[in-house]
Amino acid sequence: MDNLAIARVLAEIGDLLEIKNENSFKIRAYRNAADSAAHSTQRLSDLTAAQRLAVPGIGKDLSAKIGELIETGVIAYHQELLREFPATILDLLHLQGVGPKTAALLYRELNIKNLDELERAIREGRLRAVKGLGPKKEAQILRAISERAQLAGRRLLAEASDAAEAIVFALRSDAPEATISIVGSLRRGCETTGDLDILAAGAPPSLMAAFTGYRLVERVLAHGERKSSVLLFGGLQADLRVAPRESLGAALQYFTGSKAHNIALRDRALQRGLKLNEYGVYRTDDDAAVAGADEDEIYRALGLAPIPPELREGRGEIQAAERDELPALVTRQHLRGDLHMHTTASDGRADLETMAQAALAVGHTYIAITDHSQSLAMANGLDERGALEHAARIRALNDRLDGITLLAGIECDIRPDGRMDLADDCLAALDIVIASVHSAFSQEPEQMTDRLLRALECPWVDILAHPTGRLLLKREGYRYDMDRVFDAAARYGVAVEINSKVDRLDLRDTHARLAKERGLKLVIDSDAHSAAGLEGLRWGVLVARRAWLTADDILNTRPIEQFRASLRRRRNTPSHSPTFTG
DNA sequence: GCCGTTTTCGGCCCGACTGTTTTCAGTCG
Repeated sequence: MDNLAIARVLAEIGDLLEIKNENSFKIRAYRNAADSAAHSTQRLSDLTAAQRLAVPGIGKDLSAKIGELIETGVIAYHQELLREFPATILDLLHLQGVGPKTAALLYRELNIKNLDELERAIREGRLRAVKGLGPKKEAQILRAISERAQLAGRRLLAEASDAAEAIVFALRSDAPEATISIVGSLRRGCETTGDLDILAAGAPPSLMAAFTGYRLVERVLAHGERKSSVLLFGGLQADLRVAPRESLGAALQYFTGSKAHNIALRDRALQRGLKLNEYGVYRTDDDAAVAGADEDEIYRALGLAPIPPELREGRGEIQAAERDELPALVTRQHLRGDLHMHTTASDGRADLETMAQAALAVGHTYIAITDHSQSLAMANGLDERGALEHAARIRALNDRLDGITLLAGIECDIRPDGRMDLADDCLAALDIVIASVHSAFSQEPEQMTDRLLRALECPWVDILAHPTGRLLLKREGYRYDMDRVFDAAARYGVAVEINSKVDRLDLRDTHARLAKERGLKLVIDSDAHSAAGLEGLRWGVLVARRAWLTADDILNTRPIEQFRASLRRRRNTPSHSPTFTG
């Protein structure tokens, strides 16, 4: 049983308890544990009951319940709750305007158990007969039901960022004197997002109307002086908060989140005789303001080093800030090269020279050209001869270009049995080899683990590319024993990739952090299939930052000679490199 | 249900907006 499956059950218990109107802190405990399970880099099913206690948010009781789930497949307590409330009632909670109280009320008063029954009850006029519900609520719920599919979708970070930046741009023209910022999960660099959060400080009252009247607004969900919510065409929700200028820092902090981070921070404030809200830090005894305008000052007022937004996930950042041990996170400016890109030689849209010139233009001092290998027929993959001819062209161009070094590489498929898709002597004759899985994604975990371990044994594999193969919002990654594979990669000196393509971001943050803990080095690559694709590194950098990585953890922050020396082929065979004779 | 550098008991974050009200509960972030 994987962590996500465990997290789902715990979260569902939380939802059911909420409908049951249980103690809110108990509900939070289940949700915290669910979140903790979902983000843990350890497989909970591999841990003993005692080891599970070390996982934050899991105590004696939940450790036992998780153990029960792993061993029997169910938690009796969960089953009991499901006897009180049908599981389908939880669908009601996802409707805008329906929370646990309303869901319970609907079930109790009208025996409504699912969306269909709810819709029918409204159409038959039965809802407004319930005390506390009225015609407005009916209309709101009906709309929510019809838009449910549309609203359910989360969006990729890049898409949501574009939409948010367009809104900020429009608002700035309406209120040039205001400070307008993107906050929320976008500012933290989360890989997908459900809504856009925007903060304006020092803005005139007219800004709210400009926001609700923005050209892409389909419907206004809420409209107040300080807070408004809108639904954009296409289904994204956007929220605008307006804060006094003297509260800019506190508002930035508050609306950036995450929720877990903020709760911990406010708890810390209380322990120090302070109160933290979106307006500032105040002394509890006399309400005197201690900080507010500057975000860094909020953290300092609480005895903490300022914490970068990407780390604010409640994963140890507050303890690290307290000890002044926050990592100096890698930045886009640290990157000197890019080791994964395609040209028209396989499935890229730009030719070799165009890609090289584009790389020069974005400031790279080295790149690797890594077209696909033969198995990927639909991507026009190269066989040995094709790969070597391509390498010759890359080297010829390299001789002509100043200011950038081109490495002749390949993105070599790892075949289902773990063999590499091209012969060893061909791989040896290249400057760099990145290996990746593009087929047979659904192998059993044991088989996939063996496959990857075998691939890593090939001495010419330098980098394991997009190591889980996931596609965000589309496909889960393939499953394997990551600990064993990472340990083998560390032993061989193989680096793992953070692939910056917006629908991959693979490795993800928690896995990249695990890789570092396992002693691995990483690279951040664009996997560009066009000149414009080279710009994508910014997204991979966000992932690396969320993984607590520094420039030292990332090989392509190094100058070219140091970079090449750190590749596995150089580390393991310092004195000679075989040449291809066939 | 979790958690502990004042605690193994008694805490556990906070404010804005809406819709139903007759002074406020529910939802949301």
